[in-house]
Amino acid sequence: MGPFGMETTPGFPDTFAGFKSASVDENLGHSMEDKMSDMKHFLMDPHHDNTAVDSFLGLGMENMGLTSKMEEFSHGFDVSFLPDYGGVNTYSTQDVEAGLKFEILDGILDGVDEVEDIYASHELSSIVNHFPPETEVKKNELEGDPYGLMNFSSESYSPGISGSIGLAEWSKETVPYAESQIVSSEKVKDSWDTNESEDDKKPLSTFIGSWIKRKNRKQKLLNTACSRLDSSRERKSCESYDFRPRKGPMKKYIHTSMEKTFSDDQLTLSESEDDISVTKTSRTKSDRRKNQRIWTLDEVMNLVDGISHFGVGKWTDIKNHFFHYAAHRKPVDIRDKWRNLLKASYNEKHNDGQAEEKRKSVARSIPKDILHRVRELASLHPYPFSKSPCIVHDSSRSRSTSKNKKKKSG
DNA sequence: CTTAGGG
DNA sequence: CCCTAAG
Repeated sequence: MGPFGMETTPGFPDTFAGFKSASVDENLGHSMEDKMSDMKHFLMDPHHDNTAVDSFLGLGMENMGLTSKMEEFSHGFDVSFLPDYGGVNTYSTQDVEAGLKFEILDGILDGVDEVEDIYASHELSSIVNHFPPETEVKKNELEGDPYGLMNFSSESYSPGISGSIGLAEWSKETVPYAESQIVSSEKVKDSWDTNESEDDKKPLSTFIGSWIKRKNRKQKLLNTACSRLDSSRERKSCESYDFRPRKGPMKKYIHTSMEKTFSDDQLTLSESEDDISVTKTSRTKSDRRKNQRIWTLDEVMNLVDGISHFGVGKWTDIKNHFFHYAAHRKPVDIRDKWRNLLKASYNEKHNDGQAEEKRKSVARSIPKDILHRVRELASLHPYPFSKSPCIVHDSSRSRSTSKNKKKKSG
């Protein structure tokens, strides 16, 4: 039985199984949602002490079938492998680790608000893939990792990709998302089962207590950082299930669901709007880029698959058929990514062999396989962009229409 | 509304 | 990632 009283999927860590299970909807449904919502209200209230919290949690989680699974909970989402979020928060070094856990916990609880979103995070791969190649972890951190958690980001991740699976393997009309990516669940599970640690067994009250403090902090941030979200964006976006680590100061990490919960009068309860020392930052300039999520290798692969399916330019189709699970990634984004990939593939070809490391900063270690594929597709489908010198196998003709003429060519 | 192009 | 112009 998993943490939520549901069956545990055989190959997967219990903690994940609980969340990925599609039956969340049916088994727990409203009660879960309500409880979580209530709990959040409760936790937001600074007046309660830790004891109260404990008892509350005891009740709430019992009803949810979560009894005393909190420990497992935190273990499952042990975030010692996460990079620092940077900015925003300043905690003592010992608090950092715990703090990160809270972040994850936040993500989970908030995510529960939207069952569909949990649904969206269905596949384990979907979650696991959120970390890997783009997750910038220093090598020494990797080796120093006490739990061996990092393993799955360096080795276990996407078997075959790094080992050059051969394009045919995945590019061939593959399943749009996941399923092909049953990322060595063995290893992952193993890591998670063995990550027992002494200081992880802090009293729950301590844990939650600190969490509440953070909640209050977050509340401040809501007024500023989240202001953008509430404009034209769809409220119930899938933002919530996005546990991915971010490098910069968190932003979208303040989930929209929270905003929903406390939007009205609640938001004014504590010290919300007095002097927000959080640097007003009236999103005038630099945050253009802040909202972007890095593309996983997975997504890139889907993109390439999608293009080989529908061809270049059918961004909407590609979005619907290969990225329907991703709330973000609008057709335009996909196109942009393709644009970048072309650039990358071009660069890759240009300085073949040399400056391999320099490119790493530009093109995030995109496997040659993929770049190769990209180049193929690029030559297949004429895309106005790309100054790619076109591979032209034979073709003494049609060079005039080829894409190395760039856009205007005038 | 979907794409292309540019910031 | 965002915005705008054009079909």
